[in-house]
Amino acid sequence: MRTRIVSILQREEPLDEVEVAGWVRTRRDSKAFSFIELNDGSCLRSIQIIADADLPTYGEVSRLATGAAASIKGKLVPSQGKNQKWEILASEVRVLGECPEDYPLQKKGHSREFLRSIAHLRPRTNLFGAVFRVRSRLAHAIHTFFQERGFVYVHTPIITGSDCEGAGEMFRVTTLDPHAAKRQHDADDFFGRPTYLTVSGQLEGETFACALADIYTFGPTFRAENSHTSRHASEFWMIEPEMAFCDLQGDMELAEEMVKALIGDALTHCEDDLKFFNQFVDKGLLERLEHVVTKPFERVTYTEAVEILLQSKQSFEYPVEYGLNLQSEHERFLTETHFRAPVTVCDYPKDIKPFYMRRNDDEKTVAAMDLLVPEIGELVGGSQREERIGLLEENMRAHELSMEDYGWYHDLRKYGSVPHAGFGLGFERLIMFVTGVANIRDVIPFPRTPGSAAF
RNA sequence: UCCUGCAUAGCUCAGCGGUAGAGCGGGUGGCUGUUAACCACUAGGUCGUUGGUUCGAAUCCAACUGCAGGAGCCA
Repeated sequence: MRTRIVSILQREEPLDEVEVAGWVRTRRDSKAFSFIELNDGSCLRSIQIIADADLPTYGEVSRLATGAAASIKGKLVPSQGKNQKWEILASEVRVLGECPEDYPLQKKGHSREFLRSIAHLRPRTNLFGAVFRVRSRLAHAIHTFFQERGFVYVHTPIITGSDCEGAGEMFRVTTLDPHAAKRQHDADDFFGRPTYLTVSGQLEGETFACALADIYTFGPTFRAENSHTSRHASEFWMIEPEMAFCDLQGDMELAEEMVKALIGDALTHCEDDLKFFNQFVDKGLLERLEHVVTKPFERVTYTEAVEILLQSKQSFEYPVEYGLNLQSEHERFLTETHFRAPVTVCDYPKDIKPFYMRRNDDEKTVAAMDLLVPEIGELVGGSQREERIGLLEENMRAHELSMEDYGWYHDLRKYGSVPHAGFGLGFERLIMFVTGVANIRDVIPFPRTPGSAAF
C-alpha cells in the first residue's frame, strides 16, 4: 500500500515499513549504493532513497533514469545528509516504467516556451507541479467560500444561443459541413439556430439569482478574440457570483472579501509551493500577498481616478479624459505607483459599458466596478444590473438587441424584478496573482490561444 | 488587428563576413553519504524556410513561417 510522499515528509517518527511510488528526478550512484530522488507530485519535495548494492533488486536501480517510474519499499529513517529530515533505506526496488534517454526534462532549467511545447510532461517539473496544486486548492477554496455563505452553485450552459453583449467574439458551434457545395441555412444546423460557446454565464446566472437569490457559476469560458498577450487565453475559467437584493456596494464588498479569502487560503494551505514561487519566480510575492490579505483595498470612482491620473504629472502614451476607457498603463499607475495596492474603480460612464448595467442617478454613469491588482490589471469586473424595465428596454434599443433573442432576459424585469448585482473573476488571472507566474499559458494545463490548440 | 524583438546541438546560449563553439543533458569509464555531486573520454548541428548581396553568409538584405513581449479588447 503506497503512502504519499507529502505525508511521509511530515512524520515525526521513523517507520519500519513504508512503500512509495513516483517518478525519478535524479539518481547519484556510487560503488556501494545509489541515491534516488523520487517525486510523486503530492508535494514540491522529493524523498531521498538509499538503494544498497547488496539489495536483491539492485539490478533494477540501473534502469532508473531521470523520469522513470518506480515503487520502492523500505524503512523510513532519519537522514545522515543535511538537506532532508527523512530518507528511505530501500528493501525492494521495482521499476514500473522505464524512461529512455530522449526524455526531454532535465535536472536543469528549461524555458517556459520549451515546457509549453511539452505540456503533457511539464506537470512533472517543480514549477508546474506547484502551479497546478495551487490551482486545485484555489478551485476548492472558491467553492468553500460560496458554499459557506449559502450561495447555490449553478451550471450555466457551455453551448449557448445568446451572447453576453460586449464580452467579446464568440466561437460558432455547428455541425454544418464547411465544405458543402450547397448554401446552408441556420435552420438546418444541429440546434436549428446559430449557437456558440459561452463567453459568460452571467445572463443565465441572473435568471437563477432571481429565484435562488445568491448563486455562483464556476466553469470554462471561450473568447474568439485575436488577443496576443500574456493575460488572455481563448479558453479560460471564470467565477461569476450573482446576488439578488444586492447593490453595487454589496457587490464590491463581496469581490474584495473573496479575493482576500482566496489568497488567505492559499497562504495557509500552499505554504511550500508559495515559498518556492517567492524564491524562484517573484521575490516580492509573499510580501505582496500578505499585504493584500491584511490591508483594506482602495476604492475610487471613475471620475476620481481620472482626476488622480490628470494630476499625476505622469506622461501617458494614451490620453486621460473623462469618457475614455482607462488604459492598461493607467490601471497600472493606480495600483503600482499611486496606491500600491489593489483598487476598486466604480461608476464608469455609461457609454463605455454594456447594456445590462444599472444607470446611476446622475444619468451619466452606471453602477459598474473593476477590481484592479498590481501586475495583472483587471481581476474582477462587475456591476449592479438594470432592474427597471423601462430603462432596460431603452438600453436594448440603443444597443440594437432584439426582443426575440433577449425576451427571456427582459422577462426577469417583467416578473418580480429585484435589484441584483454580480461580477466575474478570471480564475487564471487569480492564479497568476497568487503564484507570480506572469503568463496565462503557464497556469492552465493545456492553454488555447490564437493559432495554438495542441494536445 | 497593430508595433517590437528573437529563431545556431536534445536543452540553455556564445559566435555577428573567412573551415560551427561552450555548459547542461545522453553514452562509456572512474570516484565519493551524495544533494541541479565530482573527474576523464565520447557521440551529437544542411546555424527556421526561401530568395538575394558577396570571391566567400550562421553572420548583411528581403519575404515567409514559428515563438515571445507590448498595445487594443477583455476576465
